[in-house]
Amino acid sequence: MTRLSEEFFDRPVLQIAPELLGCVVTHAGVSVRLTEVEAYDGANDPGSHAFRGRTPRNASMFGPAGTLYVYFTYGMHFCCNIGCGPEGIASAVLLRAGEVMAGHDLARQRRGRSTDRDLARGPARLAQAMALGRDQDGLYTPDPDCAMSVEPRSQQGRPAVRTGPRVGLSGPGGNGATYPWRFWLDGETSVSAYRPAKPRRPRAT
DNA sequence: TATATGATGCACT
DNA sequence: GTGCATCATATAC
Repeated sequence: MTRLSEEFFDRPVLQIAPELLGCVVTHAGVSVRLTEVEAYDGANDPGSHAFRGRTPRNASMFGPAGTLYVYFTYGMHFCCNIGCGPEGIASAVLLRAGEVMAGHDLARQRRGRSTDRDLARGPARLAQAMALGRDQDGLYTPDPDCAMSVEPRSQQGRPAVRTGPRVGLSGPGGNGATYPWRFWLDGETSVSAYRPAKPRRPRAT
């Protein structure tokens, strides 16, 4: 089985992100073909978890290229990133959505009631379908023994890639959401449909 | 089908 | 204490 190497990930994250589309990630019996990702550019990126420096939570973002960064959010969800750039540089690509290629039964079991199309449609759903959690934080995917693998996409020329603003980042005064650092495969139904960065409705007092 | 809202726990300030 | 790189559900059309 071929895996993407550390060399592949040790490049500018904006270059890597679109190339990850169509690649197949496998973990715990489920394989997913990536259809949507987002780039986070370490120290230069106000939307990155690493923008304010290294903390215990984001430590694995600073690891060598190809290291997994899995974090817990909204009190109930995990999201999965692959670290890019050399050790010490906290760039990463968030796996936002994909199409389940193998292990449908396991994925369905983990996701509960869900259509096949929704199994990995959205970062937290993807993580749940693949059983990614705290234990996978810090895994080094280029290692042949690593439980998680990322395989290159099959040869078929460059797929139609589209770009747009990232999802879910909002805040006062111009933030990271305005960078077109979200990438997806044109025409894929398994791309997350979540609406971009609408300001959260103010709560009535 | 589309939109609105609550749930939920942890990291960070 | 506050705010999340979200999702499932309820309600309205």
